[in-house]
Amino acid sequence: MARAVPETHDEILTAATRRFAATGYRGTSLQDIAREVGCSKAAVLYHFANKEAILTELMAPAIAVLQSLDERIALATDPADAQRVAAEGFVNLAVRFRREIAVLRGDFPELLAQPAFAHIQRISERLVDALAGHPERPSARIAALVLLAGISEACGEFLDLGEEVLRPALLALVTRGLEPVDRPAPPHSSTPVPPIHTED
Amino acid sequence: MARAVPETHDEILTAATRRFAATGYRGTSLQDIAREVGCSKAAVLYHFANKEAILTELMAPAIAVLQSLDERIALATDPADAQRVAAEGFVNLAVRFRREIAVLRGDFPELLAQPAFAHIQRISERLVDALAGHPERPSARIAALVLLAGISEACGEFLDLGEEVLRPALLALVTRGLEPVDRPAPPHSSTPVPPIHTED
DNA sequence: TCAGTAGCTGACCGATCGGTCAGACTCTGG
DNA sequence: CCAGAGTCTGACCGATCGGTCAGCTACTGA
Repeated sequence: MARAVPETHDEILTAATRRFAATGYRGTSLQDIAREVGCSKAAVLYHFANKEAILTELMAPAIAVLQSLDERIALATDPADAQRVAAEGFVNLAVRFRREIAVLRGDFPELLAQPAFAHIQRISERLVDALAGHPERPSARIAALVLLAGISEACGEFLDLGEEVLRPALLALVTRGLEPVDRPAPPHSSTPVPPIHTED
Repeated sequence: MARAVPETHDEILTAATRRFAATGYRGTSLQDIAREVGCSKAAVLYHFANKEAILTELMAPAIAVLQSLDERIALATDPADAQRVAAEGFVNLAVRFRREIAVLRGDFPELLAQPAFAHIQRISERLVDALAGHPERPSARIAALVLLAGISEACGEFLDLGEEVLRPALLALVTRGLEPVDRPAPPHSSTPVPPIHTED
């Protein structure tokens, strides 16, 4: 049953994304993915070296955006700016990669322990610090972690909502929820909260 | 190696709570629990009918409190009161049962699908409605779901924090994050909350 | 003293997991 | 026409899973 157009590779990826998001990485067997694609388990393992390779490939785009966000946060001029960049950037990332983030739901700690995702943990920590604004203040860290985890966890529930609804709602929630950072030395600032633009 | 005092039952429960919270329900085998207790896998299955029975027993206290919270929400006089009861009640529950909630992290959807936890799903939906205040408004539902999921997800990270730090921080975050509900007929009160314009 | 029972063990079971392998099929270039 | 590459399959592997079972040990009450 060899296909003329070898699109099986991408079909496996989309099927795996659906199944991982629905029942988790560990809760999805290669047999499940093969059944959804309509091929044999061996065919899945022909296109991918192993189960983990499927995960890393389908997460790659989201991880790339996360890394670029990390770099942009590092380039922020002050903590207040870093907080703004982190908040807007993460909301955009969460909205755009809803399905991929939903994949991580559940097996997050174990998956992060894998060497392929080792650096993600460090990025996440820096993201929490930037969102908190005052990383040394427990209440600020708590707010940042709850919002980060909540958005990651919940945006898988909003797969049917349009981005134009989800994005502003999440951004408003984050803006309300995070503790504000005193800007260092406002030179001529009259607008404490600049308008929100979405850029990747 | 029969013990004089049969405390194995409770040891299994505490070991299972630790392991479930660390690696998830599915990610923990009966062998893992037995190893941590220091007995055989068969001994674990002597004290509990099956793996699910361990989970239901260790979750029972938290579920009982959740159910009583559900009843108290149902008794609220108006949506604003229901929102306040739900917010305070859930924060208290989350702080108190941090470890038990961390157990659910990950396998939540699959575990809820089990008949023993069927009613929890309905309670969770009512909890989200109460927290949202305006369940018909997408932004309100989003805020409620993100905060609910975020607190559930994140409070497992705060096992070392004291309740006196965690509880007020979470309560403040929820109060800031949730969209306020217009009280039905304010006798003499003016709106104490700052205006937040999030209309869809 | 001794039968009964609670507590526990090692051996074992069928099912399922991720992964391997030899071979078969189709298509294409020489 | 045919060799070879790309694609896919069924059969199979060892490991691990949740769960069962017969039997051993130590204690207890009659």
